[in-house]
Amino acid sequence: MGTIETLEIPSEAMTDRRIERRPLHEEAIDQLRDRIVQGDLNPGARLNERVLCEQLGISRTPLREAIKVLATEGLVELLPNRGAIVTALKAETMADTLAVMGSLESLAGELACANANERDLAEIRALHFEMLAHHARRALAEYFRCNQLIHLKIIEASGNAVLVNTYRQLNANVRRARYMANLSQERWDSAVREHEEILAALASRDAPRLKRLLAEHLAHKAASVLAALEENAAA
Amino acid sequence: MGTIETLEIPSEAMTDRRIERRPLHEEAIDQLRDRIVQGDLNPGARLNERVLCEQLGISRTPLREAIKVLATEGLVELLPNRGAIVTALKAETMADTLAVMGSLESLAGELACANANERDLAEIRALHFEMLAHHARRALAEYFRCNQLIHLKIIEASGNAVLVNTYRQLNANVRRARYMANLSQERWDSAVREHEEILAALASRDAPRLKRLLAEHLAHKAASVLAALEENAAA
DNA sequence: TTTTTGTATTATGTATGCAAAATAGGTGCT
DNA sequence: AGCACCTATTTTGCATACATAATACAAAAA
Repeated sequence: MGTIETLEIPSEAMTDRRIERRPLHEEAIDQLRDRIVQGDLNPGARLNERVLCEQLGISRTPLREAIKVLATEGLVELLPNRGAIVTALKAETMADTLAVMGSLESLAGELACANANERDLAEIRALHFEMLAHHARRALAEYFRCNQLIHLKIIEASGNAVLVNTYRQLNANVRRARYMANLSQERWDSAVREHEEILAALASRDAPRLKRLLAEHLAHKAASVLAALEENAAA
Repeated sequence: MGTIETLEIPSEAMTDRRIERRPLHEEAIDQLRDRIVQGDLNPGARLNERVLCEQLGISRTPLREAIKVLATEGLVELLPNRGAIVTALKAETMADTLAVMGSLESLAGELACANANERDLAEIRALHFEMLAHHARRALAEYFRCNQLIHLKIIEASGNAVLVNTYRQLNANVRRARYMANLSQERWDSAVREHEEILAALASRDAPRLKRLLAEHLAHKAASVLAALEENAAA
């Protein structure tokens, strides 16, 4: 019977068809992270275990594991014996985060100029054109999505996996602010122009120029995010 | 009665006397992290839940929460349905980590020159002298401890909390390698000299010089750590 | 009315129980 | 001996149960 099965399902197919249930705590992490980043769960909101268990259809054990992980990511805050709340979006923390990300982008730019292959460049270029399309249509959400992917792709092109992870984690906290930032038309247009230049610098492997452009681009983004945050805090 | 209590126990004293039990999962995180960093748990070692529960005197629930957190910190790797193992110390990952830390130290140096107050400087200076004492006595373990504290203090002097957290997390993975690195006498001596210069640059708020010195210092450290790692991998 | 205090309720922290997957060990076969 | 196959044991993943701390609320006192 074993041989028959082997004949029917070759081992290569087996590995392909291998069903891997994702652990429930990982699923919970992703779902909750998304809900926090997208502002579905607002800063200060309590994470009631009973309610979240019902919503996610899981028990408290994997949910609590997920909450602990999100706490180390800085997305939620643990209050001993009082559960967890979504961390506040403080301007100071945001500024600190953006400063660190700037440093990481600078390193990534340098490494990407040295290590990016043609495939990476082609993909970034493709995403850039996609982004231009969304910009032309004034499709903000899709534009943001592409924008994020481009930045992440540049980081990935560095070839430094630790850099990618670190950036990703910090970025989650910044993305939370974007839903309240209302991009002015001028800022949007100049952001797109900046991306053109960034792409050109990367394509020509001009590391110093790329570093400068990324730093400037981030500085503009920081200004916009922080302004939105202040404005939101006032209201 | 309220007034009497207020007279007897001023609110400031209240906050001081407040008892707070530490959650078991946090205790477990710290204990396990220490054991991994100190090489008590070697790369590849399995984390058997039953055994660890007995050793830590806790049940599986907080232990599993701790393991999930350590996984996001990159200290352990989760194998679905097969538990967790201590992550391997790969030279590539170590190099990547050190590159990112270099970038962070550079930023920290810049910020520290701008933001460090006299208290910070005094503390760093004190730690430096402590370190010199350990160096004079050839007390390697104590030297390393001071050394770590100095670097952390410089990062903290940046005033950027996110930077501190990020650095701390990455540093845990590097510290794992130090127990196998056998510092040569010359390298040790020059490391101390480098620290002298670093301290001087910070005291004189010479940001460009501090950045350069930190970068060079880290490069030397990276070379030493990576060499030890290769050597260890061969054996 | 306001504050206080005791109690009921709820939520969290931790331990334990149960089912499924993985591993170990043994048996028969080539 | 080496290998497939089956079974027993262990281990993990998840759910649930229990204990304790926090909160809500109502009654009593100031």
